[in-house]
Formats: sequence, structure tokens, C-alpha cells
Amino acid sequence: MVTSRTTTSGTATSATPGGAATASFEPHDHAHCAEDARASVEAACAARGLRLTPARSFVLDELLASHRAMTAYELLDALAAAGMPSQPPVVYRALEFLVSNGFAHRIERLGAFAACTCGPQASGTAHRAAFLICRDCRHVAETAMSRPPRSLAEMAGAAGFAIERVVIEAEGLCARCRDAAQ
Amino acid sequence: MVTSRTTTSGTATSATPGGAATASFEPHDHAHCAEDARASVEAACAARGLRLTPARSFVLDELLASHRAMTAYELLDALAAAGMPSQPPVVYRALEFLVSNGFAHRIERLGAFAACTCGPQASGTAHRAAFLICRDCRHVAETAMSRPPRSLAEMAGAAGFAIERVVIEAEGLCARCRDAAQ
DNA sequence: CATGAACTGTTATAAAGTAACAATGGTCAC
DNA sequence: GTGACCATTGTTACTTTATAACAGTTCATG
Ligand SMILES: [Zn+2]
Ligand SMILES: [Zn+2]
Ligand SMILES: [Zn+2]
Ligand SMILES: [Zn+2]
Repeated sequence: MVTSRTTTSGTATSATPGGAATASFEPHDHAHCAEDARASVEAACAARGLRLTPARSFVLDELLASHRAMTAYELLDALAAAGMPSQPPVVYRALEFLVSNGFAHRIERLGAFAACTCGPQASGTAHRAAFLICRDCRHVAETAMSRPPRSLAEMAGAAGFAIERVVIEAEGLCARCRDAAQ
Repeated sequence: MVTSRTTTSGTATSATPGGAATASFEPHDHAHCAEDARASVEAACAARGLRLTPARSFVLDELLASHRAMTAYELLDALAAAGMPSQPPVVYRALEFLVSNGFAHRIERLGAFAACTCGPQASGTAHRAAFLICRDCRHVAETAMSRPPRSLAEMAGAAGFAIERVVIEAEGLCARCRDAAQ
């Protein structure tokens, strides 16, 4: 679980355990953040009889190294650099494992992947989340989404449409990148 | 503008002009629906000095032929079948024109494109929308989204993140496809 | 007509994702 | 143990999606 340090300003949601509004864009002790996330994935795997094999473990660590969304081929390059097998299916299978078990998310807007920062309470099951995505540095922040926006739910109800998954991704510029652009 | 026929049941949003909750999944006079949409694009182009060139016009008609999201390469095949130039840039340029002017939308989840059904009030400018996407038949329904969901806006505010665009896409099964699957 | 801006035609290539199948390796019934 | 089974791996080949680059054309406007 990410150590969430809410700012003094603004209407930030509180860092209640379980609420999980983590602030990847704000300064934090990331080494600790990554260690905790890794530990919670290991715990979830142990609890559910999942195997965190070398390729899966490597891809997870690579994603946890920052809050930047990475493409499958960036991960593949990292695998190759580490001397591990690096054909596309290797990384897509690892990602399939991580995503389907809720340890990572696919960012549709980028065709890229980011480690989950929801913490242990959500680990082990694919869950709903919404994302803030910086179009410049590709860093990603995640927040839990309880249920589909009302207008969508209403439309679905009227049409007899069964919603199974909702993608919510906000693209923009993070504070750091905005400053860097003067 | 699409002739919106709200069902008698449910909590459907009303078909107020400007509200634009169109029901692509419900039976409607689609020939009329496509003609109207086409006319409103032509009007917007005339009003804003945009050129609806043959390739753009063809791609628009192809998208308007149904509410199914189409990939760039499906459109390319249609161009080829019509004896028009059919290299990838042809269709990507047409789509860039249609999307940036708000006449079509990219469905991120599918890497595909659908004509806009928001009607004339929104035509001519890229606008916010949320989508219902059938994972089976790929038909798409669009509804206007006023502003980002609150939890995202709060998170963005706390982090100093400037949201520029929000992707909201709900994937699931439409009524017809659910019935077809027994 | 000259000029520039927008658009077209074309070649080539990059980036993202999947199908298929033989081989390996744990786990469990017996 | 050992055979059967299932998940996982290694690998080849391929498909789908998207963009770079650049020469040529069209068209409104001065
Ligand atoms: Zn962190
Ligand atoms: Zn940034
Ligand atoms: Zn229609
Ligand atoms: Zn359907």
C-alpha cells in the first residue's frame, strides 16, 4: 500500500485505509511505496495460490519502479537487458497475469500498463479504478471508482445494456510538467 | 441529430434538444438518423469553412452507415472496394479531421472509430462524451458528459493536475447480444 | 499569375498484440 | 514413485494499428 500524504491544501480525499486515493504525483517515499506494493502482491499470491514466477515478478518490479505507465515493448526491452527471454508473448502473458489479478492496470488511452496502487484490500481481484494520466511524462495516479457515472448507468438501464467494465481515464498535464513548460 | 425515442420503462434521461441522450441500441429509423447526422456535419463545415473532401465524406458515410465502431483498416477496405486510394494515411487523415472537429470519436477501448451522434449543437468542436460499447457486436451509444466525475476532479485538484480530456467508456453486452447468447 | 496553406498520393516503417504448438515443470491421485 | 494433468514457458511467425516523410496537387486570395 502506498503511503499517502495528503496535502494541506485542497479538498483531497482523506487517506483512509480502504479509501485509497493515492497521490502518485505528489512527493513521497517511493522506495517504501514500491516495497509495500510488492509485499502486498506477494501476500495476495500466497493467499490465493498464485505463482509469482520470475517473468511476472520482473515485470511487476519494473512497473513498480515508478508510477510511469510502460508499454509492453518497454518492458520487453527491460527483460532483454536483464538477459531474460524477451519475445512479445513473454511480457503479454506476465501482464495478463498481473492485470487479471488486479496487480496492474492497462491504461487504454496509452496502450500501456501501470502497477496498481490501491493497496492490499483490492489486491487479488480485477477492480474498478479511474486514472489521471500526464500526457507528457506518462505518470499515472489511480483512484478507486465505486460505480459507473450516473448518466451512463441511466443510459444502460434504458437500453437494457449490461455494463461489465468501465474505463475512466483523465488525460492532462501534471503540475511538474506544467511548470517545466514554463 | 438522432431521433431519440426514449423507452416507456426506466429512468431514461429525457430527449431534450441539447441533452442528447441518444439510444443507438434501441430500434429507430436509422436511414433518417444517418441523413440528419450527415446534414448537420455539412452545415457545420459550411459554417466553419471546413472542407468535406471525398475521402472525408466517404469515411463519414461509412461510419454513419451503422452505430458500429469501425477500425481504420475496415474503413480502408471500404475505400479500396470503392476504388479510392487506400493507403493507411488516407484514412487516418480523414479520421483526424472528423475526430478533431467533433464529427466522430475514437473509441480507445477498441482502437476504433464511431460517428458522433450528439447532434448539431455539438458539431464542429471536439466535445466530451461517454460511451456504451457492446463487446460482441461493437455497436456504440454516446451520451454527453458534462464534466469529470467528482473523485477524479478532487484528485486532480489536490495534485495540481490539469485535466484536459476525459475518456469514459463502458464495455458490456447490449440487449440484443445478450438475447442472442440465450 | 504568384504565393502560401491545406490537402493528397505514396513508400516505407514503427508500434502493439496474438495464434499456435512443442516442451517443461510442479501437484496430486493412486 | 509414477503417471496424468494442468499451468507455465520458449519460440516462430504473423496480424493489427499507427506514423514519418516527402513530393505533388488544389484552391482561395492578392
Ligand atoms: Zn510511489
Ligand atoms: Zn507529467
Ligand atoms: Zn441510428
Ligand atoms: Zn451487441
